[in-house]
Amino acid sequence: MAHGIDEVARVAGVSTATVSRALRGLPNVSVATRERVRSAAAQLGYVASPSAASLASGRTRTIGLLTPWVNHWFFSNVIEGAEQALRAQGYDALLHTFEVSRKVPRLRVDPDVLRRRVDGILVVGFPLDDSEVVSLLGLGHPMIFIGSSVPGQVTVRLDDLATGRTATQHLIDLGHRRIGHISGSPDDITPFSPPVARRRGWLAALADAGIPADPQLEVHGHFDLDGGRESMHQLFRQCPDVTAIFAASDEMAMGAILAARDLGLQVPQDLSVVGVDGHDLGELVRLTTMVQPAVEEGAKAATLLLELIAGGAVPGDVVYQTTLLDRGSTGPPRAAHGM
Amino acid sequence: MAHGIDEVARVAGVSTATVSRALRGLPNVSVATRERVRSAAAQLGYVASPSAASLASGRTRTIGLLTPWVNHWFFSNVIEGAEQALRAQGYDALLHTFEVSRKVPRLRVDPDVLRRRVDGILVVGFPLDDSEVVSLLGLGHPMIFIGSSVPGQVTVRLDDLATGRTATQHLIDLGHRRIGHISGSPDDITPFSPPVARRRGWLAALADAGIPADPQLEVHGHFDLDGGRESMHQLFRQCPDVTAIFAASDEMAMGAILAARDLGLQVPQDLSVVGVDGHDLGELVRLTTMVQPAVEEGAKAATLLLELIAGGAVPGDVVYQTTLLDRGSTGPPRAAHGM
DNA sequence: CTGTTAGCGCATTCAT
DNA sequence: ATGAATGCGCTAACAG
Repeated sequence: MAHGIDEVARVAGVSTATVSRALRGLPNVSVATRERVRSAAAQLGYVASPSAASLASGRTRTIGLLTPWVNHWFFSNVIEGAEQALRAQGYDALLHTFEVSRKVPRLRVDPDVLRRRVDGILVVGFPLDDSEVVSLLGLGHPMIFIGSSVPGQVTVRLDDLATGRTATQHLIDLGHRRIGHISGSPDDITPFSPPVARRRGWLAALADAGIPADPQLEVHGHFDLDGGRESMHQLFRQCPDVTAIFAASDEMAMGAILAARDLGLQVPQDLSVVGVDGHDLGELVRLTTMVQPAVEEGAKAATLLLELIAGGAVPGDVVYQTTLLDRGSTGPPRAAHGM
Repeated sequence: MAHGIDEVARVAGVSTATVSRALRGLPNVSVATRERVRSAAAQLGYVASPSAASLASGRTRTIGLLTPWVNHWFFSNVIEGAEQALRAQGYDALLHTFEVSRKVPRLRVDPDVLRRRVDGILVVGFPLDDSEVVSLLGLGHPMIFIGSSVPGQVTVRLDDLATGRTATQHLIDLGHRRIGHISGSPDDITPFSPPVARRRGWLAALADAGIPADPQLEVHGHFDLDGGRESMHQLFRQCPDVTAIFAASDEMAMGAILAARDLGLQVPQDLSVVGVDGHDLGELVRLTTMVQPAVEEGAKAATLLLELIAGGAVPGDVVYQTTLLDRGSTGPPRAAHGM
């Protein structure tokens, strides 16, 4: 069952070179020959050894998926989309998570683990610092960033500024003026990461509406449920008069809702909450959110990467717009009820 | 920067064989030599080509992760645990999802995509049918199943029977007698899959309590939020007197809670709900659940697989117990309030 | 403990 | 359109 290319060649009555060409769909093989080779291969259950093919060709037909986690909404959905798009083109997805613990600073990404192992790299949702990007580029492979833009690198991402602005504007339109913002930890933030842009959108919307920015209305925490919950509690302590929250992710937004519940407050009567993502489970708390197409982002990035590998021109960034999904966690502030 | 093994050999003043041995930590290399080789390799930035090493050795140091999805709670957590355990041992994780659409029957798993590409296979949470198992075994690699047992194959899984029994007993203890069950679609079910065992646990607990089983109290749907919601609606139609639900997964349980909400019913006053998983977001609806250690299951399975690959004896199945986490979605039935 | 040698199984020239 | 020959970069016997 574990036959080699020469067995196929013998059965088909051709040379190994012809088998190689026929099976890979290269031109300059007669239809008849190709068919004969195909059936011989099928009959023998022959599949080319990826190792041998890689060694000989220098290509691995494998893409490295670099991500901090797979068990978070955005990441798992992007990976889902990317893996399917890659496989549709005959590429393998090599999953590589780098530990991002909340205790210790994360380890630096070590390019060696991907050396000579992949044809390209997809970096999912995590802004690497300059030296890490440089070291990865040193591998000599095309690389695309998803969800976090890196200067000079191809990126597939959201219009985070507009996202923050729209979410905040939605709250302003409802009559809120004390609108808080929950974002990621400062140490997670590079100048080009989504949290920063979403925050700028928040500030921009406030400024446009002539609402003064209050530093006390801004809290940073971990990018998950507990982080959102803790951040919201801190925000309540700092600003008891806060009436609305724009959280940089749905999980944080849901955490904020839990914090409100901890204090016996009603959503949206006592606190309006809007998040970012379009997490399915947001429905549980009627979370209003800015929906992003995470699976499609992953698939799109994978497709672009394969085009780059195939020698295509360097594409421009792909920027997706989010859409507001009002499920009910936002409403007019209590103080504005009489308006 | 892309140096070969012979460059390292030249710089270190040894043969390529010694370089290979030294760098891989094999015995029979003097400390001094090993150190000299190491520094030469470091200086040149040398990392062995995986393709060449695989071709020469027959081993790939790669494990195939076979899973229907990555964007569901159980799967992403198992994968997270497995990938980290694999990487800690220097193994790569090749992610391979096979499309499980709710529209069309899923494609059969094609072993060819993993042929000569991996040293072992982890099948996550999906019971393959006999012929698929046979074809995968034909690849000649060790294989471990996580979350779904397959006769004759090593498995890491839950005690699903006890899980179903304990969850149901919890409801019985609260005074419920009309206890429904929401499970996966019949076509998803093989005789050894978790849904079947959880259902048997449900039936066993009912039988133990002398409560007659009513087929109308059982509904099958898709294993996700919408599936749970639809199933619960159907159950309400079939049995308006149902007071409690044991759902085979947290996502389905949360769907059931949404269905109750759709009808204006209170949880747990009008409907008690218990799920299985320990999904973090269950907190949003105070979901009571049977907690399982998904990350650990993935890591354990990965470790066992590597031991098998290293030539260890075939291990017995690893069976985890779940623990009841009462977050509030269960309580006495209305009719029993006076008890 | 270390060096020599022979492949591993293909893709790819260069012929024809 | 096809074949013959070469080598990708390393591991594994074997020899010493």
